[in-house]
Amino acid sequence: MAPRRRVTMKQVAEEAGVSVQTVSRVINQHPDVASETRQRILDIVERLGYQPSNVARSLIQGRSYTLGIVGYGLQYYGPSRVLSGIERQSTELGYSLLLSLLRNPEEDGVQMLRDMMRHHVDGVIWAVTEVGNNRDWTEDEVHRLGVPAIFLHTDQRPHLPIVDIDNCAGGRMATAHLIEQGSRSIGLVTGPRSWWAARQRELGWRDGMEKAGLSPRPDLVAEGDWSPASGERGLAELLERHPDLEGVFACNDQMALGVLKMAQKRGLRIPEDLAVVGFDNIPEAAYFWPPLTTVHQDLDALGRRAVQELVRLIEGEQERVVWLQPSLIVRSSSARQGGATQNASASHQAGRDAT
Amino acid sequence: MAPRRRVTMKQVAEEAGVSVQTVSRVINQHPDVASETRQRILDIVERLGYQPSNVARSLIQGRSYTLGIVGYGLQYYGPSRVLSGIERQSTELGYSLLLSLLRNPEEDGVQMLRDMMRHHVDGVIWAVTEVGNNRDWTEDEVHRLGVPAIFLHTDQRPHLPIVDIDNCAGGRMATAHLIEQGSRSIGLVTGPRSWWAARQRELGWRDGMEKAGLSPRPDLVAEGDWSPASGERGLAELLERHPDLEGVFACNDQMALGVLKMAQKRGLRIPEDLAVVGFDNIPEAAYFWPPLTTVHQDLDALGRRAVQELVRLIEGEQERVVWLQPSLIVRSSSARQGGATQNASASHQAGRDAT
DNA sequence: GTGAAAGCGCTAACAC
DNA sequence: GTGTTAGCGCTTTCAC
Repeated sequence: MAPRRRVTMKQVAEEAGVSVQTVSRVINQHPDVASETRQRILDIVERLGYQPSNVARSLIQGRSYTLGIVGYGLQYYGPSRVLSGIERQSTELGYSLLLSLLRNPEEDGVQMLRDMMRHHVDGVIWAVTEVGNNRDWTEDEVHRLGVPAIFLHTDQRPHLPIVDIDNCAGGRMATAHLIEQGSRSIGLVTGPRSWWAARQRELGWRDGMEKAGLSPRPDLVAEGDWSPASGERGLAELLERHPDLEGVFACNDQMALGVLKMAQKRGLRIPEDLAVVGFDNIPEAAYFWPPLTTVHQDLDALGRRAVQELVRLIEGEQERVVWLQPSLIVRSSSARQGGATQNASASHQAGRDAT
Repeated sequence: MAPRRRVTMKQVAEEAGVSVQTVSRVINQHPDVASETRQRILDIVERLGYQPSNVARSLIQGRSYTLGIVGYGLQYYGPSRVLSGIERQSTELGYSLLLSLLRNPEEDGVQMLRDMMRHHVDGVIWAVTEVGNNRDWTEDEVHRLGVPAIFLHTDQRPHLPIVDIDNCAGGRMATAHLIEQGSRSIGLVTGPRSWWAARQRELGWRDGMEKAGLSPRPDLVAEGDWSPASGERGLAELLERHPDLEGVFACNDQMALGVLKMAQKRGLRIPEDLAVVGFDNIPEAAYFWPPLTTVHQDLDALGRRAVQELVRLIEGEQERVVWLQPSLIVRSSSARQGGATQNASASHQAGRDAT
């Protein structure tokens, strides 16, 4: 690990007996270089292990080919997948990634944003879920940046470029499916209401209920915190108010897991007595007991799309809003008709009147 | 999103009627500035929204205060946690993060490493698990970098600075615990043998068995691929060869989940007929059915420690190797004596002779 | 085809 | 306390 100084273009030039400029031309694939000279320089570059300095280049070009990502919640499944997608697409498009993470979604990210500007990032992806009013200062600050930004997981606002999953549509799918499977009394275990995504999924459930002529009564809703424990509590609450509950839509798979556990404790058969649908389609969901029906969102695609849109903005295109559609994965936790998957057992064709 | 040019130090200087140097002194907290001048400059900095350029600074100082992270497998729980820890510690120590991800652990990362060098990173954390012989070229290339590097998840080699969890010790803990709970015929569902961590955990199982006078026979081992599906297959295999199997150590929680599922299919009671231990302590593990006993590794600490060690190297200290100790979390999937947790049921004090 | 000069935004080293 | 000079590694512009 010798503190070897960086090999510079100047050194390459001297070694080759040409000017720095000629080396630069070779490195940047300019055509106007004698192929003999070019080859000689390339050899020397190879031999010396020369790497062009992105730093010097950024300084002069005013472009760093670096994207700033501000994220949150890598410990969760979703954000990690999104980040993977972002990284992949960035690499493919020739951008590097500068990563900052918030400890909690309401943390002040101004310092991080400034830090990104110090690094001359060409654009920013704000991959922090909208919760509470964390979006207000963010927007201000981001607009002040002077570089384009894309927002994930957030509500629409004028001139705000957004890429997101259509959570509301996902909630509708889940609810419609439960109704199709014969449930009429359908409870909701929401995520924290301060989260925008949670509110959207709840909205979907409402829509779905009303569309079927059912009433989305508030006492059919229990608020969780995304954790399995809160799913357990949620179902317990709902059963207290509605012992005849026939279906539950849990707003993420972890809470659905808690719901399954509580159902088991209470001796409820799933899906015969209670049909359960989750949201996210985490890899473990297929291995829950019973395997969990859930709403699948392509988070990798979300990340990739975010980068594509950001690069569009960097290149001067007009901002726009992009919604990606989720899809329903039917497994045994809800499939009363059988057929859908492995352990589905056809029984108890539910048909009581609504709550 | 006006293409506003960057505010420069020169502009601030002109506005304040001082030289660039004086502004630089204020920004860098040098003492030799009249407090009146300082205040005037700070006001202007604030008003203009000036941000010092890290890029220009890197160029001249030869330090970028940026760390390069090459990672893999963000879709898994472990790597995400490690990355969180890395990010946090970096921020606390004043470093930014440049992130690159490999698509698979054997992918050629040379290009990424070069890209990091172009960005003048001060050091590199290679957070890719050692699998196959991916370590050979990596080491070569990294040593050629000219900046320090820390390796995670890898076997010892001379002069290689490593930070890792002691997987072997974890395997020993799991095995010793199963033996304590009365199992003597203990199967192993390993991860892919090409992974270094998998081999270490297997080694731990071997040690544990031998220490108890039991034979770690090869037919007690089934090789999985970290997925729940492979855990199912693994247990099926083992039961075919050893219908009297009393315990299983699965080398990650996902495979343990598959083991639990297969046990259920076969009508085996857990832990009475079969005690199961996993590895990782993913958040869901406590909600498996039954709750899973598992080996806990503090991955956040691993990430933080990696950064600390890297910064040590950057500052010219001597390289060293750091092992972090895992710990055992006892839950119902193995606790035959009861007491350990909630659903533990005391029954069937196993005591047959070894396989 | 190739080279020389200027300068991106900043800090180090010195002068005053 | 403050200013001047030089230069980090590179690209841009223009000259030859």
